[in-house]
Amino acid sequence: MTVRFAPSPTGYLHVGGARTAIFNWLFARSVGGRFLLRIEDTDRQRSSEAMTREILDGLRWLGIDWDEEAVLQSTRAARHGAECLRMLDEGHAYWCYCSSEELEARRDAAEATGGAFLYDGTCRQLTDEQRAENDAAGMAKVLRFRVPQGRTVFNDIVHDETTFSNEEIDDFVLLRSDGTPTYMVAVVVDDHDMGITHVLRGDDHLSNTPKQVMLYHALGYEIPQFGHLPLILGGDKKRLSKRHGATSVGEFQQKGFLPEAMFNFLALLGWSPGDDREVLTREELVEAFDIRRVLKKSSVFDEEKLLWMNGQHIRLLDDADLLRRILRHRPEDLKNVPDEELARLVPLMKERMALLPDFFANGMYFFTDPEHWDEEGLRKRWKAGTHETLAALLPQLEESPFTAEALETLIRGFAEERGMGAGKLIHPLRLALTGSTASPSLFDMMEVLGRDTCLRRLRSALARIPEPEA
RNA sequence: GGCGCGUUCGUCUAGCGGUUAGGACACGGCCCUCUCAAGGCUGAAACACGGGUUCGAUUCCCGUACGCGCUACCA
Repeated sequence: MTVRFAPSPTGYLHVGGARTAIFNWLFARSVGGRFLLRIEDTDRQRSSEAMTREILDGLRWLGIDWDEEAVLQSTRAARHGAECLRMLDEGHAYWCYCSSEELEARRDAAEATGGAFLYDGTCRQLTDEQRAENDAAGMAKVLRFRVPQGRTVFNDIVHDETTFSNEEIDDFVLLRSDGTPTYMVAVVVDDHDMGITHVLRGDDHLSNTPKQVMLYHALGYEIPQFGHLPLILGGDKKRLSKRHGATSVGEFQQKGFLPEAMFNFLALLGWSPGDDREVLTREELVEAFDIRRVLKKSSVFDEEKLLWMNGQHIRLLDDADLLRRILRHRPEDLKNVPDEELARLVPLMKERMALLPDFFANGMYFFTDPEHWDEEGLRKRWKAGTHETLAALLPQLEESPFTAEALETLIRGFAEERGMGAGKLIHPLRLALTGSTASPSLFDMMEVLGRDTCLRRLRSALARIPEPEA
């Protein structure tokens, strides 16, 4: 069993392509088959090596590996040309001298009257003499496939048996006037030569498939199993594109998504294991994957759910691993904070992150003393006696061991002595130390911050926060 | 226009002739609680429509509507 992913390097790896790659990869890995890569770079104008590199990087980031060196389709043009000529020899193809301008005009005219234009096969009956004359006159020519009569039927893993009437299909071009092969021949010849047994690709290729099936017949190749995967759409049900926001895998990487989450999320678009599991590791996905459970229905890409799933996978990581990933998103101004110090924050922030950069964005108070204090919070939590209470607590903080446990005992005890609820102490303290009303557990945080920082911040807060009116 | 494909909560989905139509995200409530998260419980929320077939249709068949794809000397 051999499958392939065949992107064309005319753009970044987008989520639709990534999902196709994931399904192919999962299929191969779940049944012990091979997963190959082919770069369809035959459109030389729009393709670039930089894009090829981007795509490969994106796949590697997702944890998708391939079993042989990637095939560059452009290196195989001679082979494609040879197979085209074989079809010519065997009567499956013919030279066509109709000019593209003329054809285009006729197509436009047909469309204007609401009809469809199919190439009418004018050049099908050309005699050898006529062809020789045309060639002698230096006329441009393309090689066209001679579409046979009848119907073309193929079995699709996702859609089951699918039938097309050949009358709907015109004699499509095999070789362009510059002698280069078109996509249609290139895929068929390459898939055959690479030993591809299952072609899993986007739904948008379903209408191309009868043409390819005819080529398989003409070339005498064995026909692979096809499987057309549903498309991924944006929130407006239109095909996912730039205006829907991030669509390239690289953008999600930059935003701080985990490849595990991206992989998991994409695997669940158009497929599900059939039970209620949703957060799955790569291994669990390989284990659970079943190509027969792929849906026909296209699905909408919901970044909200991806975000949730990212949080789930963050919590699945062990602290050291999570730290490694966080470090890659460290902002420039925090370059000097030692890794060991960041490591102490990981357990406190882990439950509070959806994206990797949240670690820094939501925890700035770990690194810098607050300059101002949340006003709403002050109004709610900073009461008339707060200054005095905290000032009385200060000397005790100087004495106490600075562990979360000791601090909790101290602070709760202090509150009890004074006959006040612990919250009356905890909330203003949090505000004083962080400037914010939201943070991890006060005591854990104080331990990590350390005595010096806590005392300095508390003194500063007492000095600068105005005493409220009584 | 033609051809093809599709249609279960707003979204991702389970379902494969008889179910109180299940789960998840998002949203609301409650619990937990030092806040924020996380977690637990809970609420609201769906079978596009019309015909068949059948004792019985979300499920099978046919239409209609809507959506998407293809209709290139792009891939």
